[in-house]
Amino acid sequence: MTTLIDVAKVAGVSRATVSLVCRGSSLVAEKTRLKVERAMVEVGYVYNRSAANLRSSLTNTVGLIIPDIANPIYSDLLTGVEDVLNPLGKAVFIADTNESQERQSHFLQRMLEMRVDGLIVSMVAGTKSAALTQYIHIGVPVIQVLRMIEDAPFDYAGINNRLGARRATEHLLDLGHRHIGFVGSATSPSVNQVRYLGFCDAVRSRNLSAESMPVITCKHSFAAAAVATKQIVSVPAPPTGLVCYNDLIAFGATLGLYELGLVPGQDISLIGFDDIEAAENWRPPLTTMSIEARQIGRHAGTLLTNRMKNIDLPICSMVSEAILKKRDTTAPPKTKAQ
Amino acid sequence: MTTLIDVAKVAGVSRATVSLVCRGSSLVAEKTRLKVERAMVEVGYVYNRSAANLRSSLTNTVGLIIPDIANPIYSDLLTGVEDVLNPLGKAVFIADTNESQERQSHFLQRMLEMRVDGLIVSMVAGTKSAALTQYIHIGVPVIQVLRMIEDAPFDYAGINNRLGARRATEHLLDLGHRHIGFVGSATSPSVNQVRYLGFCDAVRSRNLSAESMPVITCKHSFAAAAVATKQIVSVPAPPTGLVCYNDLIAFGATLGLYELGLVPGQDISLIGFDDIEAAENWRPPLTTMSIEARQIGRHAGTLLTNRMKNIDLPICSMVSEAILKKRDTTAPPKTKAQ
DNA sequence: ATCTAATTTTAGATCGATCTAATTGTAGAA
DNA sequence: TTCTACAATTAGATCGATCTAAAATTAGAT
Repeated sequence: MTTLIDVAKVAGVSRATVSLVCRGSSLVAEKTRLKVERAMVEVGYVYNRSAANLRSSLTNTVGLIIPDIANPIYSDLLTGVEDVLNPLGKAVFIADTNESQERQSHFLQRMLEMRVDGLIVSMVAGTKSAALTQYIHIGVPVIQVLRMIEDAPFDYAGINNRLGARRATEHLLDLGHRHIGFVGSATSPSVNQVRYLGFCDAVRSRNLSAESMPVITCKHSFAAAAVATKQIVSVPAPPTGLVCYNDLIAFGATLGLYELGLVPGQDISLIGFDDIEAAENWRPPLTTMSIEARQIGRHAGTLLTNRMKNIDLPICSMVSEAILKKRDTTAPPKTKAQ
Repeated sequence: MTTLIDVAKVAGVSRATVSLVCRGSSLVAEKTRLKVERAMVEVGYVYNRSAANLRSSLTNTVGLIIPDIANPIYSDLLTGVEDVLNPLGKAVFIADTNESQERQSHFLQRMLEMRVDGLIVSMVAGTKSAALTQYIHIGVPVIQVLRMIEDAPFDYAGINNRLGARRATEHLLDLGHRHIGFVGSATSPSVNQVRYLGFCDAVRSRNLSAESMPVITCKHSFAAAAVATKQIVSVPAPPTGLVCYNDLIAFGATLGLYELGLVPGQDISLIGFDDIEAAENWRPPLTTMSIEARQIGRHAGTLLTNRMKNIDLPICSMVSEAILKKRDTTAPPKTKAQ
């Protein structure tokens, strides 16, 4: 495998000049640059990042640690992070922890070993801030995204889950629903709890009793959500609308309703959360609260960029609001007469 | 940041010994190992992979290039690859090309620059074998997975799509269906074409005319599949069963049927392909051809391991068969009498 | 032609590990 | 005691880039 020296020899310049060309420096004269670039092609030169990383203080590498790559919000998030960081020449390395503490600490360690310039993390539920002491100690910037762990002195990009869930519920209330259920998920208990609080906020703001609203929590799968929904709906006085923890749960709920011969948006209203790509393509198109995950990814990228420039900045949070995407699964409740 | 030298000083041994401890060498005595490990903790040592990679011939790093991380079959695939490679101490770096040639060549280059020990790729549709000449030239093992490009002299792990689609269709034929539709997808035209050929194989093997079976190809979304399905079914003599390109298309088809007030598995039979996790959790649970993506990932990992040991092995393909998962969306066709 | 300032190029040290080959220590056999 | 294996440790060179500070070149002004 060829090195800078080989290129330098062929181009008739020094190693240092070739190195400058590699990095696109403006110091080198146009004529020389062309000469060097031709030589690089001629000898089949491949840049050696390990060598570069060893010497220089920056690796132009950023770690992204997320709990479940199969969840579309995280692929959107990734896209947003790349939107900001790729143009700056940073490569984003993804690690999927699968909600496992063990995998998470393994990846945290590995990324430290490869000397990432920064880290964006959505920590596994229950992670202690201590898991990140190495990073703090060494002074590598860490940004939290979507999920937040307690007492961790890091920037944060995410959404206001409580307010979002409140707005979702208010949407149903505004349509005239007075008996509304909440279908929760067990993936991230803390997020689920906060969204439930938002649900209660909305209900109470209309002088209704939150305690009288049916609530059910299920595992994070279509089947579990379908079963839970059938259960919550198969009672003497069923709710006329359901607020779902997220879109995936709402999809499961749809399937449950279909199984009972009910049509979402006609017989029972349904609202999701996240607005993943499939929501719009769902049948009927799903009303949901958009968190604009890609935008949140961009925020995280920006926060990281700022902190990499200046590690001493005061801690900063970018908490955006979920926005209502009114589609076809919500409508006024059926009146008794119908 | 501390180095081997700092650790060596504190432990009272040489740099070389510390290095051996890092790599878990059996050469170093138990007593010394403990002494060194204590010293590592004391000085807060963090291994520097760039330095190691520069000197040693192996980086213990493997690249995985896939077209769409949001597609569950690829996260299953990743899991399978890790099953094999993580125990060997190899880290798997994922890159999502998003079906973009440009992103793909960017990642191929970057992984070359980081000197991966090997590469597992599912190439963007239409990629030429030339995209990989650098790897061939340099002698880095490349394994193809799921998708295959022409004339590329690489090992391959995947499934027999043609036979799988044939078996899917035969399942419907065995149940008594004689008028069966094919709902294709435009994501990967080559795979779609091969699955369609399998469909034809089955139909013809029963002395039916493949040309008389309704075929429709749609974009790869729930909505598109729902629309396509409604279209294919809303004719005077609709098919009694549908073979879908994959599970996602089958999901969309389900939604289309529900919209028409039809129940999958009762009014119309439906079979998918892939057996992603959601298939079993679908309502009704989806009959599908399982490709066991995780197992394919393991195959790819094994092929890579073998080739890393010996680059001169003859080219090897591991083509597995999709297996029928009979669930609730397929049943004998409704007779006219019913 | 000479000097100054700006531009472009370069030599040599350096990053932090691993590798090779040689050295030291230790146990058992003669 | 001396020799032979074998186990454990190490010095010094090395990987291929970047950095620093100095040198060479060029352009512009006098």
